[in-house]
Amino acid sequence: MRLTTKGRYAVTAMVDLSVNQGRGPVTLKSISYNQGISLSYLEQLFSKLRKSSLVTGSRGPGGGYVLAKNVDEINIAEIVLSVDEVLDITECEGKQDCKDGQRCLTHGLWDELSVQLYGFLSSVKLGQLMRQSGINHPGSLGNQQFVDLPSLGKQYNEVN
Amino acid sequence: MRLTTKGRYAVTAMVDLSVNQGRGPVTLKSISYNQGISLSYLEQLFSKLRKSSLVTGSRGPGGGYVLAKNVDEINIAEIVLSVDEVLDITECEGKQDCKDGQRCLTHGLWDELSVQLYGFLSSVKLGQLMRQSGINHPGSLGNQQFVDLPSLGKQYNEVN
DNA sequence: TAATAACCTAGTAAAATACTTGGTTATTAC
DNA sequence: GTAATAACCAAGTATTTTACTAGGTTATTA
Repeated sequence: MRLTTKGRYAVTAMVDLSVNQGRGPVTLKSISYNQGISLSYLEQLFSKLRKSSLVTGSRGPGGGYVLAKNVDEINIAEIVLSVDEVLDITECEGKQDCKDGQRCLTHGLWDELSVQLYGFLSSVKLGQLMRQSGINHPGSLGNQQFVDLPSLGKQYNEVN
Repeated sequence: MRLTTKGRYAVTAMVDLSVNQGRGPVTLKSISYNQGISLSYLEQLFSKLRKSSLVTGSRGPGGGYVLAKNVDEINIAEIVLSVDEVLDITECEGKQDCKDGQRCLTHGLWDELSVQLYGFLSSVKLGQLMRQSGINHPGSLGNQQFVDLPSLGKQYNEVN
């Protein structure tokens, strides 16, 4: 289980998506503008999210992405694992037979920590994060539109 | 809160240290050999761990590192935060005044997740990880010596 | 005094991250 | 049909981080 800024980008984009999909499919262009993430990088992330069956895309005008599942059926762990590569732990099993040595001790312990971490992150649902702050999602939105301040990285072009 | 292989190296080394410090200070050379981490990389990691007051070093023959605190007073979060740089979240405050927009929404939510994650990792003590498997630490060690199988990275020279 | 081992600095190779460019395909509106 | 849209795709690059190498110095012990 790895947790870097890449996973944060993915989670951030997914929260944006879940907040805005009430108005229909959300374009990556708008997420790019809202969250300050490059469009092409988002495409790469959503390619993985799509292959993980977390989102579904529709092409053409009016197209974009929607969540493939309910916001409460998507947890943070599967978002992070979807975009992060598998962690490169060199397992002893197969190659070596370290049954009770120092090696497998710490290996197993990190795995245990990793399992616990996964358990924690999988207990947090996308819906929770979305609802945490009661603003800007369907129901409490009102007539507020997108806010135009850069945040994560560079500033990208406004969505027309 | 970031969690990469670097943090895993640090946690692994700290577990190794806590397991073996019953015999006196533990040299980085032995940790390097045991865990397959380069000596100089360990030096860099322990430089940070020392500045975070998690370990204390002693020079010369018979020297090495010991934990600066009890194994149950050191948690995983402080080990990870000690070696990982501060996470590069571009905060809105200061530069901009996004009070209730999309930006700060997701920012705050990630921060919230980060806080929860920190809470979880700080609840896991080094002593727990050490005791998880009852082998190879003072009390249950017997006459078992270091196991000589590579695990994490390359193989390094044996400790004489 | 020699061996040891922490402690320190600078540089580098490899990998991961974030982005750029330049496409194609499917869908919708006109 | 045609143009606009937006997903979808591939290849390459700049930047950053990771992990390591090399070559020291300083303090401590035998």
